[in-house]
Amino acid sequence: MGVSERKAREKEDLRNLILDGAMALFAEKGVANVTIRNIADAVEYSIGTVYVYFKDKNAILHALHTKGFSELRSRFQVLQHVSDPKERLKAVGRVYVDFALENPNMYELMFTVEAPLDFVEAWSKDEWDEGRATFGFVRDVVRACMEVGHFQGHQPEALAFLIWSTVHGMCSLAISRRAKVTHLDNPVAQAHEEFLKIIDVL
Amino acid sequence: MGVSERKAREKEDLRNLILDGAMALFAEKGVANVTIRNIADAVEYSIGTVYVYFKDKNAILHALHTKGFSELRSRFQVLQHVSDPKERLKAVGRVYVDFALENPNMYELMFTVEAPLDFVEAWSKDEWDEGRATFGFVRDVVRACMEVGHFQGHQPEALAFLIWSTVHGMCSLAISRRAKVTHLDNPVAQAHEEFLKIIDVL
DNA sequence: TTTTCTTTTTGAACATTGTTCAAAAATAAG
DNA sequence: CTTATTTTTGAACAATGTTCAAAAAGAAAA
Repeated sequence: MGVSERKAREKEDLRNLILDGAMALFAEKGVANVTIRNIADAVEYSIGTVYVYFKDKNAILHALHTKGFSELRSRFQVLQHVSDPKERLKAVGRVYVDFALENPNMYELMFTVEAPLDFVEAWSKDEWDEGRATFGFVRDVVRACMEVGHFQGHQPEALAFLIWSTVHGMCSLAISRRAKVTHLDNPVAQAHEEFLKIIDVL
Repeated sequence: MGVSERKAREKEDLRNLILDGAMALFAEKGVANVTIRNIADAVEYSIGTVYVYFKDKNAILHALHTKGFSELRSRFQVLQHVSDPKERLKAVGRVYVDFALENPNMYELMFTVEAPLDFVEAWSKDEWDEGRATFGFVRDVVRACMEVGHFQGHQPEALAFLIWSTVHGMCSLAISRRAKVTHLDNPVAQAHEEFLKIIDVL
């Protein structure tokens, strides 16, 4: 009786259909401007069905959030083959910025959306491996840099967080439109250049 | 007939009462979790009255937003008397971080809340002097540093934005709870130390 | 004071949101 | 074909931002 397996597959399919629809809508209109009804319409199912597959709106956000981190991590993974640690660090920065600016709404969901309590609890547990692994990548690259003599006098974990903060800060201010107060044509690109200069001399 | 003046004063008073009530509620429960009805209850007026004094919820956010920038700018102003440019820059950073961590909800409103269109338009116009002046302060300090020979080979405007990004990034990740993925006891404080080390050698 | 006019305040009412749940429709098993 | 199970539905609820005609309060005029 392959029936139950087929059903399980169909269930998984619909779940993904809803998720993809939600993702497309988020990317188009921003996380805050998408309603459950929008999502239901997009996938041509009723509101109720959405609630069968996801406990509530947060569950959808959570699922997409996790997907986003998978994507980012897999982009990082590709950089493993960059052998020089400092070059690898720079590449990580570039990939990070590109990801953020290509997917501003996803980025916002991942790094700034006010975390509902469920989220926060998930982080404390091991459920947020995805996020931890992503930062872990940065930490490892920084460590590797230090092993070949860079960043002397610095504390690796704190420096890794500082570097993350720097790159995140640029993206965050650009996405939230606050970077407009500068007189720069392309704030992120230009600040990124300054960033690379500094990394180079450390 | 001082009647109209008294009335104008009373009107101003009620406006501020609403604003203060809203600010207190935001600080307590976060921007997203405060309703107009909450605010009306807090000041013991009806919903309708709130709408007489503010066009909509955004107008309240906008007013508080501006207030926040005034506060931050006035904290910066005090630092004018720090004569050494680099020390002044470091002081600006400290003040910025302190402000952010002391008033996380206000900080969020100022730097991350998805800007309703009215906001964005206001920025383009001269209405957002407050915000511009605040960044202007950072720009000026960076320029002053360069005039005495620091930060050679850097572009002042871009570097100023980079520095802002760095400090903002730490605060933003801390406030949004994302900094928890690090293994640091006090991510912001520890990253801030690394930041100062770097500033020192540039 | 009493009457008229103006200003301020009110809260019922509307549209839209997230969410629930009993019932209908579709599918599978007997 | 009948019964049982699973899936889907959309009406209904509470809470939100917002509007607006009407009530209440206050000022001016008589």
